[in-house]
Amino acid sequence: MVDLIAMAERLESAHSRSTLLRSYLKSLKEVGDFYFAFGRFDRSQNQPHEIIHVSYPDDWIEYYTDQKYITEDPTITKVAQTHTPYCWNELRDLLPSQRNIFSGLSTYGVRDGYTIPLHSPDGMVFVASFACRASVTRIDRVILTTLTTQFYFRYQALTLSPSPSVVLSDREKECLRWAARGKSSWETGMIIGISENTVNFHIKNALSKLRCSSRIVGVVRAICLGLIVP
Amino acid sequence: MVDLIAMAERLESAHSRSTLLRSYLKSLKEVGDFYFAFGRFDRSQNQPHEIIHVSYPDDWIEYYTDQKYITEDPTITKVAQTHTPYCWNELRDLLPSQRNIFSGLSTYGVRDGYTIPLHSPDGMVFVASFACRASVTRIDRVILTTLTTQFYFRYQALTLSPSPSVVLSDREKECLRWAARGKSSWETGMIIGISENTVNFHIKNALSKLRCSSRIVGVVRAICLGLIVP
DNA sequence: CGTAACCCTACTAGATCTAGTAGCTGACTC
DNA sequence: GAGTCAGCTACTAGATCTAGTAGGGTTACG
Repeated sequence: MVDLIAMAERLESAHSRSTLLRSYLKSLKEVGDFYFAFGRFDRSQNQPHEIIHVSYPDDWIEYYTDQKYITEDPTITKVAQTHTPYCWNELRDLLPSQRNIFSGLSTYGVRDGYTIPLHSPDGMVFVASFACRASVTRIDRVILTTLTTQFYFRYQALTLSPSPSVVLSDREKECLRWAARGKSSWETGMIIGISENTVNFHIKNALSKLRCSSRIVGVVRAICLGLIVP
Repeated sequence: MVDLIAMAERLESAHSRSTLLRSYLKSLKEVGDFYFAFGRFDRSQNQPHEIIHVSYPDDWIEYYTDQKYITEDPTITKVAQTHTPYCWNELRDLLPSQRNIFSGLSTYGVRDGYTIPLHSPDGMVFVASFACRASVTRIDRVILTTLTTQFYFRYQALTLSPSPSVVLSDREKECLRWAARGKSSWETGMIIGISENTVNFHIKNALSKLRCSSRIVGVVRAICLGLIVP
């Protein structure tokens, strides 16, 4: 029987990302025999922002990369739609190319899998997937969920810069707020008493701080970050 | 010693929100002696969307409500900025009115607290706060985090998505989704294989269904309604 | 006392969006 | 079979946004 509390405590007290990762891998090894992979994704792009660890066999990784499976893999492409952990056999409406991924994995003895998506408020998703030779049991799910959320929280805490990542000036927030309410630059200028051009300038700067070049994305991101209110 | 795995399994297998809540409350009682409160919030509004449970003394709840502390309470106002669980004594830069909340609580013997924020991709945040007569220990943190994330995932899975009052066609959602990700009409047209003009037409119709005339407002509204995902 | 960093103001040209119009298809009803 | 409705396709003209440039004001620092 694994000592879940002790494992979780070890994760909770890790003081660097490398010791955290080592503790996590060690705990997973004690829990059972899986292949696994985890990384962070940009929810709006379905592209890996950061691959943290992969334990699949080398030839499978090579094949997966060759086949460009990363653009098909339902555990990745459906990341924005998944709010809670799920077993792979619950997946529905798969394309033939997506079934190929799982049948390819079955040659390695993989019968089932479990994926845990953890959403951050800044639009990133941490995704951990575990491939399993047997069915995923309830105990597996509980233990993996506990260890993974504990890892995620600690990883976030160790990754985040202590200061807020994006700071908008008052004018920038004001202009973005009116844009989010559907006002044009000219209207916003009338409302707050500056020229349309200046409104455009502030919005442009806000967008560059938010690392995007469209008002729509900027407004969505600012709302997600709690910088403005719809 | 509490049996964390058994508790988490009980939460994981709950098949209704009421049994889930009962299991959660029962487990919390076994873990220790806290006051606690949890609910769901709209990240962009700092207002409670749904209060799920509150176990504070009645006179404190009444006082809290009278004082309109909900608009000051840092565990709520800072919800969009908090990505990970934290102890209340880690809070910095509190306003005098915010300190009053904690000094008010101390008359009930509360010395410390622990807050766990869990972000959903649709802009909601589940927040659970535990007020504690002693310092919050590492074991407390680990157990509360495990039970609360397990509760959260199960609660999410059991909460049906509300039926949308606005219905968008597939093309309309598709075009709006790409717009929300910052694509221009021309780019969207290339991606889904129709002309820029047609993309504009679909977005126009989506906007009229959403009763607005700006893409920005339309995207924000569609996200708030859960019609598309940020 | 420079100077560097930031915020605010403003302008222009070219890209993009908004609003109005119109034809085609398939599903449904009378 | 005619009529209606909803959804998809497409176009144009005028409004709006994006990206690049420019200068003044304030604050902090060595």
